[in-house]
Amino acid sequence: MSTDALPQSMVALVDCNNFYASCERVFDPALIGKPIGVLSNNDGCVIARSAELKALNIEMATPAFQVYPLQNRFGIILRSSNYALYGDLSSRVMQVLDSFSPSVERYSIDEAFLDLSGMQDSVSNICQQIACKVPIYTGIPVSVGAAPSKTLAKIASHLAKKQPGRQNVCVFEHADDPELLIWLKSLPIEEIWGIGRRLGQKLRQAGIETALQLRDTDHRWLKRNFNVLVARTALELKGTHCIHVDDAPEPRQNIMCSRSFSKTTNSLAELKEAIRFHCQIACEKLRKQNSLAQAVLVTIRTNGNRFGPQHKEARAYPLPQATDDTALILKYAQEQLELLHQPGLRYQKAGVMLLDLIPHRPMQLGLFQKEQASISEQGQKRRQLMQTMDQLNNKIGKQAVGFGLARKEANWQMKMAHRSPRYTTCWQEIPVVKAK
DNA sequence: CTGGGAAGAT
DNA sequence: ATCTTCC
Repeated sequence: MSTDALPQSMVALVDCNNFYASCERVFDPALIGKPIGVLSNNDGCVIARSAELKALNIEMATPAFQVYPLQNRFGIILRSSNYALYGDLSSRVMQVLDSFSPSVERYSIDEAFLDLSGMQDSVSNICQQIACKVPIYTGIPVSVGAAPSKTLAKIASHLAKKQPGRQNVCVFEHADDPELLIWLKSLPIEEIWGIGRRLGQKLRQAGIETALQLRDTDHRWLKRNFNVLVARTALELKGTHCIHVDDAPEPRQNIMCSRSFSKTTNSLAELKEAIRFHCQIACEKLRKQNSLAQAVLVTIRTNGNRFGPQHKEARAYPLPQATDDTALILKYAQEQLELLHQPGLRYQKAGVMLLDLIPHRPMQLGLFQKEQASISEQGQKRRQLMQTMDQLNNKIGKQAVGFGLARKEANWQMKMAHRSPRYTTCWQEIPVVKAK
């Protein structure tokens, strides 16, 4: 290689606008133009807002009970989280994005990074196409930001959304684009991707208050006085593509399922019911990503916001062998729960975590490998049972079959007073069209 | 009356 | 293990 410059890297971030609120509108157009808020699990607080709700100065994470009294006056519509719907619409959006680049990283339910390096078409063109096509195909409006690095693409997408004239697209072909520099100069340090509240404070103490300042701070100094991540972020701001688009992420290293009770409980039976539920969901996820767990951890905790005796503890238990068998994992989880549980305390939350996950490589048994076959005969049967359960649950609906009964009204079930229909994933709830 | 899940650094 | 960050 000579001194030729490396091919310019180019990353796009596609971000769904007010994703959950937009999802609610797709099958209920009456919501268009109205202030919509989507609530967290248990209908606790607002976690997504339509533009109209933002305009009413309802902040993110506002407790639901503070919004209820305003609903009538401002015509605010609140919805419980409908993850079945959001997940499905998310994969539709991702599918459309797949047609724009061979390398698409599903970064979160509503965001994706696209590697646009070395594309034939101009980056601006591609980004405009994305911003135009995704809403047509899915009903979800998106913003698209593109730049030489992920961190800059994040900033670009922010501008795409924020600045009205841009029509949801913002492209910086070069990291030294004068317009970008002006923006970096006014961008507060803690609004940069990867710099949270804590680091922001520390950086400010060191006199670094804007994105531009961070970008121009010595790399080694940052590494020494902060950490590699901050140093890397500074490089990214310079346009060096350090955080690559990862379109084939490794399987999860651990899987956690936990939830708060709608009311605290001191009943061991109720805790067991919750653990059983979480265990089954966790094991489903485990099998879905084709892994085996080597340890299971059970955690319970009382409500730390209340007075009274507190208890917050987790117990990990190493499984005798790596497994994805719900029945087995469940058995050990229940044992751990009994060891943890202190009668008389009121618990607020319970959870299960599967740890030390390793890939499961199903052995191809030869036709005459009798010995091996007999050893794993029980295992094979269990495996089939699990597979059948997963298939049924996939087909009919979450937890259609499982271990023990899942009571709809159970205390640990989510409060979901305002959930919209699962239009796309549940036969009973598909939209009905009336034609004259 | 204020969420759940995961990764990675230290 | 704990802390921090992200969405």
